[in-house]
Amino acid sequence: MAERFVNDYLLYLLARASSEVSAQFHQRLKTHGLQVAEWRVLASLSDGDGMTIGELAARALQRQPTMTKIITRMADAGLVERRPDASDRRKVRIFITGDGRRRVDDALADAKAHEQEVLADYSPTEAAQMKSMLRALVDRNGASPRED
Amino acid sequence: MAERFVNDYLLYLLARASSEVSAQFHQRLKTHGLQVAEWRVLASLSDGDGMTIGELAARALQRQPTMTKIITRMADAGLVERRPDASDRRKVRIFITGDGRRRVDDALADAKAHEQEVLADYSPTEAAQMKSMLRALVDRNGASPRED
DNA sequence: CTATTTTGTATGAAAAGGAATATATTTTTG
DNA sequence: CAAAAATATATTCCTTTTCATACAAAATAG
Repeated sequence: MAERFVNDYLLYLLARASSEVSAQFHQRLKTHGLQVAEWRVLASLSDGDGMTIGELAARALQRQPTMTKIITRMADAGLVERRPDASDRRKVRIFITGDGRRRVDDALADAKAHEQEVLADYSPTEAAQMKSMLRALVDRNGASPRED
Repeated sequence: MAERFVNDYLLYLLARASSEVSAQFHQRLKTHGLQVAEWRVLASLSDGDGMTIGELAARALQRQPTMTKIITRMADAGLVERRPDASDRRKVRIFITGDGRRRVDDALADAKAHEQEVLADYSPTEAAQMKSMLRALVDRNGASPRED
Protein backbone atom coordinates (compact mmCIF):
# COMPACT_ATOMS: atom_id res chain seq x y z
CA MET A 1 0.00 0.00 0.00
CA ALA A 2 1.26 3.41 -0.92
CA GLU A 3 0.40 5.61 2.07
CA ARG A 4 2.16 8.53 0.51
CA PHE A 5 -0.13 11.43 1.25
CA VAL A 6 -2.33 10.46 4.13
CA ASN A 7 0.28 9.18 6.54
CA ASP A 8 2.16 12.42 6.50
CA TYR A 9 -0.90 14.65 6.54
CA LEU A 10 -1.26 16.57 9.77
CA LEU A 11 -5.03 16.45 9.85
CA TYR A 12 -5.01 12.72 9.39
CA LEU A 13 -2.40 12.17 12.08
CA LEU A 14 -4.40 14.31 14.48
CA ALA A 15 -7.64 12.52 13.72
CA ARG A 16 -6.03 9.14 13.93
CA ALA A 17 -4.13 9.78 17.15
CA SER A 18 -7.25 11.13 18.75
CA SER A 19 -9.31 8.25 17.49
CA GLU A 20 -6.91 5.50 18.56
CA VAL A 21 -6.23 6.85 22.00
CA SER A 22 -9.85 7.69 22.65
CA ALA A 23 -10.98 4.27 21.52
CA GLN A 24 -8.96 2.71 24.29
CA PHE A 25 -10.61 4.82 26.91
CA HIS A 26 -14.08 4.42 25.48
CA GLN A 27 -13.71 0.71 26.05
CA ARG A 28 -13.16 1.46 29.71
CA LEU A 29 -16.13 3.77 29.84
CA LYS A 30 -18.40 0.82 29.27
CA THR A 31 -17.23 -0.51 32.61
CA HIS A 32 -18.59 2.61 34.21
CA GLY A 33 -21.88 2.31 32.39
CA LEU A 34 -21.40 5.57 30.56
CA GLN A 35 -21.84 6.40 26.92
CA VAL A 36 -19.25 8.60 25.27
CA ALA A 37 -21.52 11.61 24.98
CA GLU A 38 -22.57 11.23 28.60
CA TRP A 39 -18.96 11.05 29.70
CA ARG A 40 -18.05 14.19 27.82
CA VAL A 41 -20.89 16.16 29.32
CA LEU A 42 -20.29 14.92 32.84
CA ALA A 43 -16.55 15.49 32.60
CA SER A 44 -17.19 19.03 31.40
CA LEU A 45 -19.65 19.65 34.20
CA SER A 46 -17.23 18.29 36.73
CA ASP A 47 -15.07 21.28 35.85
CA GLY A 48 -17.88 23.68 36.47
CA ASP A 49 -21.44 22.80 37.22
CA GLY A 50 -24.16 25.00 35.82
CA MET A 51 -22.96 25.57 32.29
CA THR A 52 -25.49 26.55 29.68
CA ILE A 53 -26.40 24.29 26.79
CA GLY A 54 -24.34 26.41 24.46
CA GLU A 55 -21.27 26.38 26.66
CA LEU A 56 -21.55 22.63 27.02
CA ALA A 57 -21.89 22.21 23.28
CA ALA A 58 -18.71 24.20 22.67
CA ARG A 59 -16.86 22.36 25.38
CA ALA A 60 -17.93 18.93 24.22
CA LEU A 61 -17.27 19.74 20.56
CA GLN A 62 -20.88 19.31 19.58
CA ARG A 63 -23.45 21.42 17.87
CA GLN A 64 -26.09 23.08 19.96
CA PRO A 65 -29.10 21.09 18.71
CA THR A 66 -27.15 17.90 19.35
CA MET A 67 -26.37 19.00 22.88
CA THR A 68 -30.00 19.83 23.53
CA LYS A 69 -30.86 16.28 22.63
CA ILE A 70 -28.03 14.75 24.65
CA ILE A 71 -29.12 16.74 27.69
CA THR A 72 -32.71 15.66 27.23
CA ARG A 73 -31.62 12.03 27.24
CA MET A 74 -29.34 12.52 30.22
CA ALA A 75 -32.00 14.38 32.15
CA ASP A 76 -34.42 11.52 31.47
CA ALA A 77 -31.75 9.15 32.76
CA GLY A 78 -31.40 11.23 35.89
CA LEU A 79 -27.76 12.16 35.30
CA VAL A 80 -28.25 15.90 34.97
CA GLU A 81 -30.84 18.52 35.74
CA ARG A 82 -32.06 21.50 33.71
CA ARG A 83 -32.55 24.74 35.61
CA PRO A 84 -33.64 28.04 34.09
CA ASP A 85 -31.18 30.88 34.54
CA ALA A 86 -32.56 33.44 36.93
CA SER A 87 -31.40 36.56 35.14
CA ASP A 88 -31.71 35.45 31.52
CA ARG A 89 -34.71 33.33 30.86
CA ARG A 90 -33.43 32.16 27.49
CA LYS A 91 -30.64 30.25 29.15
CA VAL A 92 -30.85 26.80 30.64
CA ARG A 93 -28.19 25.80 33.10
CA ILE A 94 -27.22 22.18 33.53
CA PHE A 95 -26.27 20.61 36.84
CA ILE A 96 -25.02 17.15 37.72
CA THR A 97 -27.36 15.16 39.92
CA GLY A 98 -26.10 13.08 42.82
CA ASP A 99 -26.53 10.05 40.64
CA GLY A 100 -24.57 11.62 37.79
CA ARG A 101 -21.83 12.64 40.19
CA ARG A 102 -21.53 9.11 41.53
CA ARG A 103 -21.35 7.73 38.03
CA VAL A 104 -18.71 10.10 36.79
CA ASP A 105 -16.34 10.03 39.73
CA ASP A 106 -14.95 6.59 39.04
CA ALA A 107 -14.71 7.41 35.35
CA LEU A 108 -12.71 10.52 36.13
CA ALA A 109 -10.24 8.53 38.19
CA ASP A 110 -10.02 6.03 35.39
CA ALA A 111 -9.46 8.77 32.84
CA LYS A 112 -6.53 10.08 34.84
CA ALA A 113 -5.10 6.62 35.20
CA HIS A 114 -5.47 5.98 31.49
CA GLU A 115 -3.79 9.26 30.64
CA GLN A 116 -0.88 8.25 32.85
CA GLU A 117 -0.58 5.00 30.96
CA VAL A 118 -0.59 6.72 27.61
CA LEU A 119 1.97 9.23 28.76
CA ALA A 120 4.09 6.62 30.50
CA ASP A 121 6.01 6.22 27.27
CA TYR A 122 7.10 9.84 27.44
CA SER A 123 9.26 11.85 29.76
CA PRO A 124 7.45 14.55 31.72
CA THR A 125 9.11 17.10 29.46
CA GLU A 126 7.93 15.38 26.32
CA ALA A 127 4.44 15.03 27.72
CA ALA A 128 4.33 18.72 28.54
CA GLN A 129 5.63 19.56 25.07
CA MET A 130 2.98 17.45 23.44
CA LYS A 131 0.23 19.12 25.40
CA SER A 132 1.47 22.60 24.73
CA MET A 133 1.77 21.85 21.04
CA LEU A 134 -1.83 20.72 21.01
CA ARG A 135 -2.94 23.74 22.97
CA ALA A 136 -1.10 25.98 20.52
CA LEU A 137 -2.89 24.32 17.62
CA VAL A 138 -6.20 24.88 19.34
CA ASP A 139 -5.45 28.49 20.16
CA ARG A 140 -4.20 29.38 16.72
CA ASN A 141 -6.93 27.61 14.92
CA GLY A 142 -9.90 29.36 16.20
CA ALA A 143 -12.57 29.07 18.78
CA SER A 144 -14.78 28.27 15.84
CA PRO A 145 -18.29 27.73 17.18
CA ARG A 146 -18.48 24.23 15.84
CA GLU A 147 -18.52 24.89 12.14
CA ASP A 148 -17.87 21.21 12.00
CA MET B 1 -15.40 28.63 34.52
CA ALA B 2 -13.20 26.09 36.20
CA GLU B 3 -11.62 24.14 33.30
CA ARG B 4 -9.43 22.27 35.71
CA PHE B 5 -9.58 18.73 34.42
CA VAL B 6 -10.59 18.89 30.81
CA ASN B 7 -8.19 21.54 29.56
CA ASP B 8 -5.18 19.57 30.66
CA TYR B 9 -6.52 16.18 29.62
CA LEU B 10 -4.60 14.70 26.72
CA LEU B 11 -7.59 13.04 25.11
CA TYR B 12 -9.50 16.28 25.17
CA LEU B 13 -6.63 18.27 23.72
CA LEU B 14 -6.25 15.74 20.94
CA ALA B 15 -9.94 15.70 20.14
CA ARG B 16 -10.17 19.45 20.25
CA ALA B 17 -7.07 20.11 18.15
CA SER B 18 -8.26 17.63 15.58
CA SER B 19 -11.74 19.05 15.58
CA GLU B 20 -10.69 22.70 15.27
CA VAL B 21 -8.13 22.19 12.56
CA SER B 22 -10.33 19.82 10.58
CA ALA B 23 -13.27 22.17 10.78
CA GLN B 24 -11.26 24.76 8.89
CA PHE B 25 -10.52 22.39 6.08
CA HIS B 26 -14.01 20.97 5.93
CA GLN B 27 -15.20 24.45 5.15
CA ARG B 28 -12.95 24.40 2.12
CA LEU B 29 -14.13 20.99 1.06
CA LYS B 30 -17.53 22.45 0.32
CA THR B 31 -15.88 24.49 -2.40
CA HIS B 32 -14.83 21.26 -4.04
CA GLY B 33 -18.31 19.80 -3.78
CA LEU B 34 -17.13 16.98 -1.55
CA GLN B 35 -18.57 15.69 1.68
CA VAL B 36 -16.18 14.85 4.47
CA ALA B 37 -16.68 11.11 4.17
CA GLU B 38 -16.19 11.28 0.41
CA TRP B 39 -13.00 13.25 0.85
CA ARG B 40 -11.60 10.75 3.31
CA VAL B 41 -12.30 7.82 1.05
CA LEU B 42 -10.95 9.50 -2.05
CA ALA B 43 -7.85 10.76 -0.26
CA SER B 44 -7.20 7.24 1.00
CA LEU B 45 -7.68 5.78 -2.44
CA SER B 46 -5.38 8.35 -3.95
CA ASP B 47 -2.66 6.68 -1.92
CA GLY B 48 -3.48 3.28 -3.27
CA ASP B 49 -6.36 2.41 -5.49
CA GLY B 50 -8.06 -0.92 -5.02
CA MET B 51 -8.31 -1.17 -1.25
CA THR B 52 -10.91 -3.45 0.22
CA ILE B 53 -13.85 -2.15 2.18
CA GLY B 54 -12.24 -3.24 5.40
CA GLU B 55 -8.93 -1.55 4.63
CA LEU B 56 -10.75 1.62 3.70
CA ALA B 57 -12.76 1.53 6.90
CA ALA B 58 -9.60 1.22 8.98
CA ARG B 59 -7.88 3.95 6.99
CA ALA B 60 -10.77 6.35 7.18
CA LEU B 61 -11.39 5.65 10.87
CA GLN B 62 -14.84 4.26 10.25
CA ARG B 63 -16.61 1.05 11.07
CA GLN B 64 -17.04 -1.50 8.35
CA PRO B 65 -20.83 -1.30 7.97
CA THR B 66 -20.52 2.46 7.78
CA MET B 67 -17.92 2.17 5.05
CA THR B 68 -20.08 -0.24 3.09
CA LYS B 69 -22.81 2.36 3.06
CA ILE B 70 -20.49 5.24 2.24
CA ILE B 71 -19.14 3.26 -0.70
CA THR B 72 -22.63 2.45 -1.89
CA ARG B 73 -23.48 6.14 -1.93
CA MET B 74 -20.22 7.06 -3.63
CA ALA B 75 -20.63 4.34 -6.23
CA ASP B 76 -24.13 5.62 -6.94
CA ALA B 77 -22.64 9.08 -7.33
CA GLY B 78 -20.08 7.69 -9.77
CA LEU B 79 -17.05 8.57 -7.65
CA VAL B 80 -15.82 5.02 -7.06
CA GLU B 81 -16.30 1.56 -8.47
CA ARG B 82 -16.71 -1.81 -6.73
CA ARG B 83 -14.80 -4.73 -8.22
CA PRO B 84 -14.74 -8.25 -6.84
CA ASP B 85 -11.34 -9.54 -5.86
CA ALA B 86 -10.23 -12.28 -8.24
CA SER B 87 -8.60 -14.57 -5.73
CA ASP B 88 -10.84 -14.04 -2.71
CA ARG B 89 -14.45 -13.68 -3.58
CA ARG B 90 -15.39 -12.31 -0.18
CA LYS B 91 -13.42 -9.18 -0.84
CA VAL B 92 -14.57 -6.13 -2.73
CA ARG B 93 -11.95 -3.78 -4.04
CA ILE B 94 -12.69 -0.11 -4.52
CA PHE B 95 -11.32 2.02 -7.33
CA ILE B 96 -11.59 5.72 -8.08
CA THR B 97 -13.43 6.56 -11.26
CA GLY B 98 -12.23 9.22 -13.64
CA ASP B 99 -14.89 11.46 -12.23
CA GLY B 100 -13.80 10.78 -8.67
CA ARG B 101 -10.20 11.45 -9.59
CA ARG B 102 -11.06 14.78 -11.13
CA ARG B 103 -13.03 15.77 -8.07
CA VAL B 104 -10.35 14.85 -5.57
CA ASP B 105 -7.32 16.32 -7.29
CA ASP B 106 -8.13 19.93 -6.49
CA ALA B 107 -9.08 18.98 -2.97
CA LEU B 108 -5.73 17.28 -2.51
CA ALA B 109 -3.91 20.39 -3.60
CA ASP B 110 -6.04 22.43 -1.26
CA ALA B 111 -5.35 20.04 1.60
CA LYS B 112 -1.65 20.48 1.12
CA ALA B 113 -2.00 24.25 0.97
CA HIS B 114 -4.10 24.26 4.11
CA GLU B 115 -1.58 22.10 5.93
CA GLN B 116 1.12 24.58 4.99
CA GLU B 117 -0.94 27.38 6.46
CA VAL B 118 -1.50 25.54 9.70
CA LEU B 119 2.17 24.67 9.95
CA ALA B 120 3.31 28.13 8.93
CA ASP B 121 3.38 29.06 12.59
CA TYR B 122 5.99 26.39 13.25
CA SER B 123 9.55 25.86 12.22
CA PRO B 124 10.17 22.84 10.00
CA THR B 125 11.77 21.14 13.00
CA GLU B 126 8.78 21.79 15.20
CA ALA B 127 6.43 20.60 12.51
CA ALA B 128 8.37 17.39 12.12
CA GLN B 129 8.42 16.92 15.88
CA MET B 130 4.69 17.37 16.10
CA LYS B 131 4.08 14.83 13.39
CA SER B 132 6.41 12.27 14.86
CA MET B 133 4.80 12.67 18.26
CA LEU B 134 1.43 11.99 16.73
CA ARG B 135 2.76 9.03 14.81
CA ALA B 136 4.25 7.66 18.02
CA LEU B 137 0.91 7.97 19.75
CA VAL B 138 -0.75 6.12 16.92
CA ASP B 139 1.85 3.39 16.85
CA ARG B 140 1.89 2.81 20.57
CA ASN B 141 -1.82 2.92 20.95
CA GLY B 142 -2.86 0.16 18.77
CA ALA B 143 -4.08 -0.58 15.34
CA SER B 144 -7.37 -1.14 17.07
CA PRO B 145 -9.89 -2.19 14.41
CA ARG B 146 -12.13 0.70 15.16
CA GLU B 147 -13.47 -0.29 18.54
CA ASP B 148 -14.63 3.23 18.45
C1' DC C 1 -11.98 -34.28 2.83
C1' DT C 2 -15.87 -32.56 6.01
C1' DA C 3 -16.93 -29.83 9.89
C1' DT C 4 -15.78 -25.85 12.32
C1' DT C 5 -14.04 -21.49 12.72
C1' DT C 6 -12.67 -17.30 10.87
C1' DT C 7 -12.88 -13.53 7.72
C1' DG C 8 -15.13 -9.99 4.61
C1' DT C 9 -19.13 -7.65 3.29
C1' DA C 10 -23.99 -6.55 3.51
C1' DT C 11 -28.44 -5.53 5.65
C1' DG C 12 -32.26 -3.92 8.70
C1' DA C 13 -34.05 -1.67 12.58
C1' DA C 14 -33.05 1.71 15.87
C1' DA C 15 -30.37 5.60 17.54
C1' DA C 16 -27.95 9.64 16.75
C1' DG C 17 -26.60 13.61 14.17
C1' DG C 18 -27.19 17.67 10.98
C1' DA C 19 -29.37 21.68 8.58
C1' DA C 20 -32.73 24.73 8.70
C1' DT C 21 -35.87 27.06 11.20
C1' DA C 22 -39.19 28.21 15.02
C1' DT C 23 -39.85 30.36 19.48
C1' DA C 24 -38.79 33.05 23.30
C1' DT C 25 -36.10 36.42 25.42
C1' DT C 26 -32.75 40.03 25.65
C1' DT C 27 -30.06 43.86 23.46
C1' DT C 28 -29.44 47.43 20.59
C1' DT C 29 -30.87 51.41 17.84
C1' DG C 30 -32.94 55.40 16.48
C1' DC D 1 -39.83 53.36 24.46
C1' DA D 2 -40.94 50.69 19.96
C1' DA D 3 -38.81 48.26 16.26
C1' DA D 4 -35.16 45.65 14.73
C1' DA D 5 -31.39 42.76 15.51
C1' DA D 6 -29.12 39.38 18.17
C1' DT D 7 -28.92 35.45 21.29
C1' DA D 8 -30.26 30.86 23.52
C1' DT D 9 -32.67 26.83 23.16
C1' DA D 10 -35.94 23.69 21.03
C1' DT D 11 -38.00 21.28 17.21
C1' DT D 12 -38.75 19.17 12.69
C1' DC D 13 -37.43 16.57 9.02
C1' DC D 14 -33.99 14.03 6.84
C1' DT D 15 -29.54 11.73 6.44
C1' DT D 16 -26.08 9.04 8.47
C1' DT D 17 -24.26 5.88 11.84
C1' DT D 18 -24.46 2.07 14.88
C1' DC D 19 -25.42 -2.57 16.63
C1' DA D 20 -26.47 -6.87 15.86
C1' DT D 21 -26.61 -10.21 12.79
C1' DA D 22 -26.96 -12.57 8.31
C1' DC D 23 -24.61 -14.46 4.50
C1' DA D 24 -20.89 -16.04 1.71
C1' DA D 25 -16.29 -17.57 1.05
C1' DA D 26 -11.88 -19.05 2.76
C1' DA D 27 -8.91 -21.11 6.24
C1' DT D 28 -8.18 -24.46 9.75
C1' DA D 29 -8.76 -28.72 12.52
C1' DG D 30 -9.73 -33.44 13.09
